[in-house]
Amino acid sequence: MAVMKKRTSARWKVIEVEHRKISKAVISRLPRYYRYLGDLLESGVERISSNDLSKKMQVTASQIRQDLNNFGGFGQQGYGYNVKYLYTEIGKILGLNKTHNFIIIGAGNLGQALANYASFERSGFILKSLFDVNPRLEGVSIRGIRVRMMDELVDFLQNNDIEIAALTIPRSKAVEVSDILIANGIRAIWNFAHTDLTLPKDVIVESVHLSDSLMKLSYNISQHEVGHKK
Amino acid sequence: MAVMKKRTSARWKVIEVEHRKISKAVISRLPRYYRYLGDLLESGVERISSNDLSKKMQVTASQIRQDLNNFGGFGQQGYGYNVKYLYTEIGKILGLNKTHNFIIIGAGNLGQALANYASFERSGFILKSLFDVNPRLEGVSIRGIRVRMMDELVDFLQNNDIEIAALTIPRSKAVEVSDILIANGIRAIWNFAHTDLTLPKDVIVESVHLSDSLMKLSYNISQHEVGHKK
DNA sequence: TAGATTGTTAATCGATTAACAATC
DNA sequence: TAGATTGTTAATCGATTAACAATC
Repeated sequence: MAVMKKRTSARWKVIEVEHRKISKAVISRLPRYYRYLGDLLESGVERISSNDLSKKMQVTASQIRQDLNNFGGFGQQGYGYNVKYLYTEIGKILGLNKTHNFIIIGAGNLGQALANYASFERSGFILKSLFDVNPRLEGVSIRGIRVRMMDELVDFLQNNDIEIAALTIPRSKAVEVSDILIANGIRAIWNFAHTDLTLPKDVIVESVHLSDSLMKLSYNISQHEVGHKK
Repeated sequence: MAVMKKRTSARWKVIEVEHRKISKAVISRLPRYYRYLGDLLESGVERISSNDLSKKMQVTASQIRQDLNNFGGFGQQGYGYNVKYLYTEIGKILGLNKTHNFIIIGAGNLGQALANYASFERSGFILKSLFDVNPRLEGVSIRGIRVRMMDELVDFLQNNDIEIAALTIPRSKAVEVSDILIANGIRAIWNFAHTDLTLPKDVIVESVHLSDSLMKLSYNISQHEVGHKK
């Protein structure tokens, strides 16, 4: 009964809170919470306090409680958080309780690498097709999913319910292709092209700039050298 | 003459400033500045004001000036910034004026995709070898670079000057392998494994968590739906 | 009930933006 | 010189941490 009461009140809070804008900083921490909770769940841990979790994750307990309370009261005073419940709730917040159909544009090395990541499927991301301009890839399949030619793209989009497109193509083609995608109903782009996409504000873009990441690594190496010379 | 004076004073500032801790937020914006300046350079633009750059990049001019002044005065009152000079200087800050030898651990799809990114080479990142446990990959070459077996790793590290290791292996092996890498002189890890690595503080870790990125995308889709229902 | 731990308010810290004097 | 634009200080905004009353 205590748990039901808790859940009900949590749900109420979520509804009340929906208008408030959650900061990007908070959102970017959610997948990490989700990962740690998944690990705890797997090791059979039933409940955890913000304090214990904070030690594992190397963040403050305060931050954990503040972050979670953006979405509702998932814990219980004197008890902590039920791992399974919190895991499920964060999953819902992240939209992992629904399936999302996606396609990959660019079936080169990176596109194929993403296509082979079967673990995305476990989170509800279903790959429906890959597309490429290279005729050599025509008819090739990855995990049973066909690579199609780019001239089939528009037709495919119009006949399938695809939400997300991963863009693993050279930057020179990125703008042109993303325009086609959006004109044909794609609502979110996972952008691996080395460029910024400025798209209508109702289209979601999440970019992974690998070279930016490598440059940050490089910066830190240089800084470290400077530190040592002192 | 004016430029020389400027450069001298900039250098002096950089030296003076080296102790100050630059925030992660600033560092993560540097590769983006570098990218935009590279584009400007290519299109033959010689100088740019913080204001014009701010419009292109959709950030405030104030932020640009603040960010750059963490590292020294690269601009000139009444003139703006010399594109080529600023590009070069940011390159230096990011450590791109030096070469960095690296290896890839895990020659699966993602490892091979990274190996094929020839553009890393242009920024000074030189791939020296890939490693894998899969005997099928023994002797395979990517862009002329050999895949070696994991049992050759220690020997290879001891006989080559390798700074960075990209980790494109399953999370279950990540901790074990990173321990070996660090014991044999690797100073920086570009981590694609779906786990956090807690390593000695003199080892640099830069993680790319693809599934975290996809979850953020998913969150934003859900939010967008909520918004529409209103 | 007493102890534990949350949810939440208040305090602090840091990052961003605004403003403007310095100066090219 | 006058106009433009930086470098930098001050003001604002937002995010993190601390503290503690509420409550399980």
